[in-house]
Amino acid sequence: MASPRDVRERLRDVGLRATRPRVLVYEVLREAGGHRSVDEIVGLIRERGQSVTRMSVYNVVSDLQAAGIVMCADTGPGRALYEVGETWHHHFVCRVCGSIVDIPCVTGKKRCLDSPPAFGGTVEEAQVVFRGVCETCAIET
Amino acid sequence: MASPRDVRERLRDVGLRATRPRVLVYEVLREAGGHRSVDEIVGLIRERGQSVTRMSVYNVVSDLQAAGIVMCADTGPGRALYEVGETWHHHFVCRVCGSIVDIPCVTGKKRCLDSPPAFGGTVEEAQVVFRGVCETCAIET
DNA sequence: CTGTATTCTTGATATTATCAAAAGAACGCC
DNA sequence: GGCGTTCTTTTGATAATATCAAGAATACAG
Repeated sequence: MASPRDVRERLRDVGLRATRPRVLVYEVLREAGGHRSVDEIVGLIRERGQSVTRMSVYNVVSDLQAAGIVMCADTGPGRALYEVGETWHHHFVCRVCGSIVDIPCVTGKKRCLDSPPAFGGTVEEAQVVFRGVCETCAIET
Repeated sequence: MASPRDVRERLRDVGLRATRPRVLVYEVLREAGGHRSVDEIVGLIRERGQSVTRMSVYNVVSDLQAAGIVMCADTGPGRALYEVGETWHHHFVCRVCGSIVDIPCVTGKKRCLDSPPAFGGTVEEAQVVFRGVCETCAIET
């Protein structure tokens, strides 16, 4: 997939220095996929025999998010979950097991819903959270 | 508005005992309005000269939410924010000042969006988070 | 009024996130 | 390739948010 060199280039393309923690976080998010908390990211990096501090990961995800190559999944209160920002999509959250499923966006654009009528501000994106029971949990009940 | 007696009835209507902390939390949420964290609720109750522990408020909002008369606003990671659940609506969150504005739902129903195509689970509700810059912050920039 | 099941409180603890300052590394430049 | 400036990371402390367990208190039925 993406070699370390590719990742370094990608980082510089968006105006970021290609530091070791940034490369590791981005690689891990790309390759492990899914929606990951800061602690999970630290763990995944440790599994590769590398070491980064929690604080570094907080800094890194914040930078990557500001640069637009990583996004924070809007899945309600609790720990923040990050994922690589490839295509715009939404999320389904199971209220039983907490699992999260990506839901493709019909339009694929950040402002996929019409702006609310008679609203003064500027809407930059609209993210939908679908809540319910996933297939697995529905069977077990 | 709602007298303490009304609140007690409302609680029993949904199958809950009308205890002092529950009455206080529900009254405060109704009268103060807006989206309130557990700590804010504790503070608002203290301002009325009453006393409840943080833990009680955690228990109470959990019960009220399960009973369907209070809802947790889906406004992304961070502290959980609660509000009285009158009519189904969505939220706009300003990325500058963090302020939250209610956005009326066109349909007014919890399943206001079509369920995602080819999705196995059961969708019970769809909540939208609009993100952008509010009118006030847009002017100041 | 009394009994019982529910709920509240208390104190400890876990989890998640942030702050500030010093040590370290990346990149442009020569 | 080495140097220096600037941006990052690390470290250790701390804040904010949420949960657990067990005893005390209370709401409600009868």
